[in-house]
Amino acid sequence: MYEKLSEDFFGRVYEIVKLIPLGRVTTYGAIANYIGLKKSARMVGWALNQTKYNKDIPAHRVVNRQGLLTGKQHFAVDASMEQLLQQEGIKIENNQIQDFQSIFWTPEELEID
DNA sequence: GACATGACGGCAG
DNA sequence: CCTGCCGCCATGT
Repeated sequence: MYEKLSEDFFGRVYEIVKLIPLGRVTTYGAIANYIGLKKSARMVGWALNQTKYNKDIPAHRVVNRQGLLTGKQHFAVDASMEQLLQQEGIKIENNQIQDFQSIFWTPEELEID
Protein backbone atom coordinates (compact mmCIF):
# COMPACT_ATOMS: atom_id res chain seq x y z
CA MET A 1 0.00 0.00 0.00
CA TYR A 2 1.54 3.25 -1.10
CA GLU A 3 -1.26 5.36 0.29
CA LYS A 4 -0.23 8.23 2.46
CA LEU A 5 -1.99 8.95 5.71
CA SER A 6 -1.46 12.63 5.08
CA GLU A 7 -3.85 12.48 2.15
CA ASP A 8 -6.52 11.08 4.39
CA PHE A 9 -5.86 13.80 6.91
CA PHE A 10 -5.98 16.54 4.33
CA GLY A 11 -9.10 15.00 2.80
CA ARG A 12 -10.90 15.07 6.12
CA VAL A 13 -9.93 18.69 6.63
CA TYR A 14 -11.34 19.59 3.23
CA GLU A 15 -14.59 17.79 3.91
CA ILE A 16 -15.10 19.54 7.20
CA VAL A 17 -14.24 22.97 5.84
CA LYS A 18 -16.76 22.48 3.06
CA LEU A 19 -19.39 21.69 5.68
CA ILE A 20 -18.95 24.96 7.52
CA PRO A 21 -22.31 26.75 7.32
CA LEU A 22 -22.34 30.07 5.55
CA GLY A 23 -21.98 32.93 7.95
CA ARG A 24 -20.21 30.74 10.46
CA VAL A 25 -16.56 30.10 11.19
CA THR A 26 -14.50 27.47 12.92
CA THR A 27 -10.97 27.14 14.18
CA TYR A 28 -7.92 25.10 13.23
CA GLY A 29 -7.95 23.49 16.64
CA ALA A 30 -11.61 22.46 16.40
CA ILE A 31 -11.00 20.73 13.09
CA ALA A 32 -7.82 19.08 14.28
CA ASN A 33 -9.60 17.93 17.39
CA TYR A 34 -12.46 16.43 15.40
CA ILE A 35 -10.07 14.53 13.15
CA GLY A 36 -8.02 13.33 16.06
CA LEU A 37 -4.86 15.33 15.60
CA LYS A 38 -5.92 17.89 18.13
CA LYS A 39 -2.32 18.62 18.95
CA SER A 40 -1.52 19.28 15.33
CA ALA A 41 -3.66 22.29 14.59
CA ARG A 42 -0.76 23.58 12.50
CA MET A 43 -1.37 20.81 10.01
CA VAL A 44 -4.91 22.07 9.49
CA GLY A 45 -3.56 25.43 8.48
CA TRP A 46 -1.02 23.72 6.27
CA ALA A 47 -3.75 21.64 4.65
CA LEU A 48 -5.76 24.76 3.91
CA ASN A 49 -2.68 26.32 2.42
CA GLN A 50 -2.78 23.61 -0.24
CA THR A 51 -6.36 24.59 -1.07
CA LYS A 52 -5.95 28.32 -1.34
CA TYR A 53 -6.48 28.00 -5.09
CA ASN A 54 -9.49 25.74 -4.63
CA LYS A 55 -12.61 27.90 -4.51
CA ASP A 56 -14.66 24.89 -3.47
CA ILE A 57 -13.05 25.10 -0.08
CA PRO A 58 -14.11 28.11 2.01
CA ALA A 59 -10.84 28.32 3.87
CA HIS A 60 -11.70 31.88 4.81
CA ARG A 61 -14.17 30.46 7.32
CA VAL A 62 -11.33 28.96 9.30
CA VAL A 63 -9.50 31.14 11.78
CA ASN A 64 -7.46 30.64 14.87
CA ARG A 65 -9.02 30.15 18.28
CA GLN A 66 -9.00 33.90 18.91
CA GLY A 67 -11.16 34.58 15.89
CA LEU A 68 -8.22 36.40 14.39
CA LEU A 69 -7.60 36.34 10.64
CA THR A 70 -4.04 35.15 10.91
CA GLY A 71 -4.10 33.59 7.46
CA LYS A 72 -5.36 36.68 5.71
CA GLN A 73 -2.02 37.32 4.07
CA HIS A 74 -2.19 33.93 2.37
CA PHE A 75 -5.29 34.81 0.38
CA ALA A 76 -5.25 36.31 -3.07
CA VAL A 77 -5.35 40.07 -3.13
CA ASP A 78 -8.61 40.01 -5.10
CA ALA A 79 -10.30 37.76 -2.62
CA SER A 80 -9.18 38.83 0.78
CA MET A 81 -10.24 36.67 3.66
CA GLU A 82 -11.72 39.62 5.46
CA GLN A 83 -13.81 40.71 2.50
CA LEU A 84 -15.17 37.23 1.86
CA LEU A 85 -16.26 36.90 5.47
CA GLN A 86 -17.90 40.30 5.50
CA GLN A 87 -19.84 39.31 2.39
CA GLU A 88 -21.26 36.48 4.46
CA GLY A 89 -22.43 38.86 7.12
CA ILE A 90 -19.50 38.42 9.44
CA LYS A 91 -18.22 41.62 10.98
CA ILE A 92 -14.51 42.13 11.29
CA GLU A 93 -12.43 44.83 12.85
CA ASN A 94 -8.66 44.93 12.75
CA ASN A 95 -8.49 41.30 11.58
CA GLN A 96 -10.60 40.33 14.56
CA ILE A 97 -13.98 38.69 14.03
CA GLN A 98 -16.64 40.51 16.00
CA ASP A 99 -18.98 38.39 18.08
CA PHE A 100 -16.76 35.47 17.20
CA GLN A 101 -18.12 33.38 20.02
CA SER A 102 -21.62 33.56 18.57
CA ILE A 103 -20.79 32.56 15.00
CA PHE A 104 -18.27 29.96 16.04
CA TRP A 105 -19.08 26.52 14.62
CA THR A 106 -17.47 23.18 15.33
CA PRO A 107 -17.56 19.83 13.45
CA GLU A 108 -18.92 18.34 16.63
CA GLU A 109 -22.28 19.82 15.71
CA LEU A 110 -22.39 17.22 12.94
CA GLU A 111 -22.94 14.67 15.66
CA ILE A 112 -26.13 16.47 16.60
CA ASP A 113 -28.98 15.30 14.43
C1' DG B 1 19.73 13.66 5.92
C1' DA B 2 19.74 17.77 9.16
C1' DC B 3 17.89 22.36 10.19
C1' DA B 4 14.43 25.91 9.99
C1' DT B 5 9.73 27.34 9.30
C1' DG B 6 4.64 27.47 9.57
C1' DA B 7 -2.95 29.79 8.23
C1' DC B 8 -1.95 26.72 16.00
C1' DG B 9 -2.70 25.64 20.76
C1' DG B 10 -1.69 24.52 25.49
C1' DC B 11 0.89 25.16 29.56
C1' DA B 12 4.54 27.11 32.53
C1' DG B 13 6.70 30.95 34.49
C1' DC C 1 -2.39 39.53 32.40
C1' DC C 2 1.55 38.90 29.36
C1' DT C 3 5.67 36.38 27.53
C1' DG C 4 7.98 32.45 26.27
C1' DC C 5 8.63 27.55 25.29
C1' DC C 6 7.21 23.00 23.67
C1' DG C 7 4.57 19.69 20.96
C1' DC C 8 2.80 18.27 16.60
C1' DC C 9 3.78 16.88 11.58
C1' DA C 10 4.64 18.21 6.73
C1' DT C 11 7.30 21.01 3.52
C1' DG C 12 11.23 23.72 1.85
C1' DT C 13 16.20 24.74 1.70
